Amino acid sequence: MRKVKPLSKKWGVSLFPKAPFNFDGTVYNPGHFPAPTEEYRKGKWWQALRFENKAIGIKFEDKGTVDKPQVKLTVFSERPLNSESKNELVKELSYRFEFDKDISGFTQKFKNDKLLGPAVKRWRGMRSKCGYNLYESLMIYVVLQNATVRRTVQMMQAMLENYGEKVKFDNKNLYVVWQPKTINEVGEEELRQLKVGYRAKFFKRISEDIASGTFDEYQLRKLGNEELKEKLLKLYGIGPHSVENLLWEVFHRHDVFGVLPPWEQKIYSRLLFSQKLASEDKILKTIEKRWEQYKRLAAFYVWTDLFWRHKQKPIKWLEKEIRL
DNA sequence: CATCAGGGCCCTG
DNA sequence: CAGGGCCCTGAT
Repeated sequence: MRKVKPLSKKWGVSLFPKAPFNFDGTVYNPGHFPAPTEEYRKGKWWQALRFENKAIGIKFEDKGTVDKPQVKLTVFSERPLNSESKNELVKELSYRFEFDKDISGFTQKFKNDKLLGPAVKRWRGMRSKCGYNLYESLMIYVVLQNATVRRTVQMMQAMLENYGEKVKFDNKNLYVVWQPKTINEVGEEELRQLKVGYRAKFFKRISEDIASGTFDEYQLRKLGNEELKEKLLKLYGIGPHSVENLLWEVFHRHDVFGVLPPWEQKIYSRLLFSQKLASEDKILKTIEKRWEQYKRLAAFYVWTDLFWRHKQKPIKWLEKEIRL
């Protein structure tokens, strides 16, 4: 079908994240749906992404320990990057993967917390990462809405096959997410043929807004939580739940946790109270009281620890909640 | 076979 | 603020 673009130029550099840093816990999220834009193996991470408007591939390799972190970054591109681009890319990846964030205060404070302690012991140094830019993330949140995992995967695959860019690097074939302008040139009907349903309109409207430059990612990063929420909520098709996820994953706000959808409610009920269903209010209040300004990061630790345990040894009740 | 909710959001009243 | 509708799918 579409041509594969080989990314044959290579450049590498060593990065030194702030300790404690957990490589696998940071780069890979076992709770996320699988996307053909990225690949994980223990100690290694590949991702295709768009940077400065060009398709590139990145590879991270774990070369250190939690207390003496070192990551080898290899960048694959069609043409060689100039030194300014290299610097910018490293800066951007450091933001997206929180390499420079010091979370030692958090891990120290909660190492003996009854609920959080065990997760901190296992995953000390795990961070909030999002390898994608704002637009790419918005597209992902749209396919996640009101759909089961399988359908999300189908929609993403269809969109990538038709509008994404297929690249090859380091023996991996991966997709780079489509661009706003590509979607702007496609009719809503054509999108609907890919069985994305009413989301077609969301794709169109969001792509228009992003292409217009009204939502500059770098400017948004400077905003406070409330202002940022308000702004993102203006995107058509992006509601309270998606905004929460954006603040946590894309904007790395560790202190925002105010929305609890039913699916997550069930899982946190088990995690926090070992009961089938606790009220939303009870869960949110508990999280707030126990973990304060670290509440989102803390919840992420107990949540992700659960999914890792599930990956290693399936947990029956969780299996039932993860609807394929 | 029909019905229904799903890892939400928009719009209306 | 509550509730119906939305695209499509797989589960029941």
